[in-house]
Amino acid sequence: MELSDYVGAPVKAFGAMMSAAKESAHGKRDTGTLGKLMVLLDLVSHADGPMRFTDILAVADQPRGTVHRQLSHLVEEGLLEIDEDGRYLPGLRLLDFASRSWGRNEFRLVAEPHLKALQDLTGETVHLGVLRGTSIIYLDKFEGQQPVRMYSQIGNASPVYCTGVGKAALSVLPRERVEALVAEIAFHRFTANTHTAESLLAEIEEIRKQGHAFDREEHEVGICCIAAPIWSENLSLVGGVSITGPAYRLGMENLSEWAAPIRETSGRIMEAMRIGLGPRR
Amino acid sequence: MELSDYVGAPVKAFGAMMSAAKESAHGKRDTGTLGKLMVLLDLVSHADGPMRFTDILAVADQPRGTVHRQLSHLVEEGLLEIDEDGRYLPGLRLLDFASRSWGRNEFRLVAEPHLKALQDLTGETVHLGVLRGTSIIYLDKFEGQQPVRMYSQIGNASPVYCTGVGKAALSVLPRERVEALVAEIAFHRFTANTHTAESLLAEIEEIRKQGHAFDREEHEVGICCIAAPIWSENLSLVGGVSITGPAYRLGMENLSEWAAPIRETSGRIMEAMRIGLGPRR
DNA sequence: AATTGAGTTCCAAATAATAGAACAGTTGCA
DNA sequence: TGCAACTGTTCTATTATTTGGAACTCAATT
Repeated sequence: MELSDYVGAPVKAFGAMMSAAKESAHGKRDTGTLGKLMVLLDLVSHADGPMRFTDILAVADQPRGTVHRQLSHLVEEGLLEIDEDGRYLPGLRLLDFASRSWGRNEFRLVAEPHLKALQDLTGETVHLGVLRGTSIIYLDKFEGQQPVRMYSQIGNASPVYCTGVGKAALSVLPRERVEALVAEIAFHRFTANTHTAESLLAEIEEIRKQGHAFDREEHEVGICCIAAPIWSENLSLVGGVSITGPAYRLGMENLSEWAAPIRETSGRIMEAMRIGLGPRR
Repeated sequence: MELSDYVGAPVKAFGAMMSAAKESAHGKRDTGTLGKLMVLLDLVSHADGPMRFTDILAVADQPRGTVHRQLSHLVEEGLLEIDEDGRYLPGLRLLDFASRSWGRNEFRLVAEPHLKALQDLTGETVHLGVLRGTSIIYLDKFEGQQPVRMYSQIGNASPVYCTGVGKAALSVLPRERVEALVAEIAFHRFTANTHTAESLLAEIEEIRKQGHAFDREEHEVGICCIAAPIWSENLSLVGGVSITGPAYRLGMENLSEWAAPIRETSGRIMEAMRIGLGPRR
């Protein structure tokens, strides 16, 4: 299990995250000092506000002096920052790293025109996401109206089990790999419709047959989506594209109408990948 | 000197960066193991393409075994990724960290409506940037046309000496602090108009009197801008807002017309900060 | 078959991180 | 005011990780 698998889990679930990480059957990550620092960076950047030293210390499960030095190093490198009240925040240097990661991501570049086309066709919000560990990371987003907020969502990591893209992505993986991933997940009930391990595995089977997945307000109340998977031949890249919208307008019936277009889009993106990325260079 | 000061320097200048870091009169950063790992992360994410192990090894100035383990750790944590050809790329986990850093940045949130208003008024592209070390990190961007590319630019770190926002920001710092910063910069000649240490210091004096700064194609040929500084009382936050455009349309004469509006905007943002961020909470 | 190049693994020695306590500065409260 | 609790910082012997260098594997070339 990798730490990144936790990315996007709600702050509330920290205890569970931490203990699960320790008890993981896959054994502890062996990233030495870096791993310990990343736990702190994760903690602070996923909190929903600035954290005081004591708050961090309380969940860090390490001696005071140690936590203090670790935080100092992170701050000195610009990965964290301290506000006027001495509280810790994610640092802006992270933005620079990320903009470069995003700017030259080939998958995103290849998919871009097809996402735009799908947005034009449907008028609804279109997302592109990729599977990383047990999370979906959103790589791009095209909205109908004026740019309500650029950046919003993009980069966010969401749990695989309660997003359309996530479930679509799982559906193209071999069954044993899905089961291995599901075993790593700490399920958290976001809404009344959020999956459990069992119901998720059952739905994956359905999606395998259908070729597309739905999100029936499983992550956020009032938000639905339909998604289709995207995968490379050797499964080194697994992700998906989705059409998202408010439940009052995009109910299941309406969403189903987009099944054909969204699957065409995912097909075109996969075709473009085979050309663009090539089998070998 | 902090490593983040180098963010945004061109890849070509690596040798200079590395040696300058070592020889820095301010002494070495003391971030232990983390610092060494960040050098590699910086290296890979600022390269203009995927890097092979050997390429990294060549510039890393460390033994093979060491570099190999360091890269492995970074990959295992998701900060770097390896493509099918075994080359190293910035990892997508960085996106998640960044989106959270960006999403709750107070400065950006406070400035947003005023940037939008300036964009509406001028029809030109508006940027918001903040000073970090000897770089300007762009926090937000509003474009005239349809969202040509969201995310683009946002997060990018550019050298302080060849951007309008950078020079505007420097102009509000006390003279000795400017000189200290300038002493740390490894100047790189991007265009024929790019500043040297001397010409930069001279222009800062001008900007101090004027209250606004220009970029006369100093970073990129064909791109000009006018910028006004934004600063908090205790200078814990120093940045600026700019109007950017192509030189053929936005020459110096045309840019000068925006001097009043852009200074009004920066003024309004500073006012909003005093209310929003408050003197104390 | 021999050579070069790229990447990986190993282990004693060097170095950095750790744990724990002591210290200092603030705040709250009687 | 004085005392206690809280918050953050600093110090040092001990411990664990990182380091550096070499040896090793695997492919591609000659």
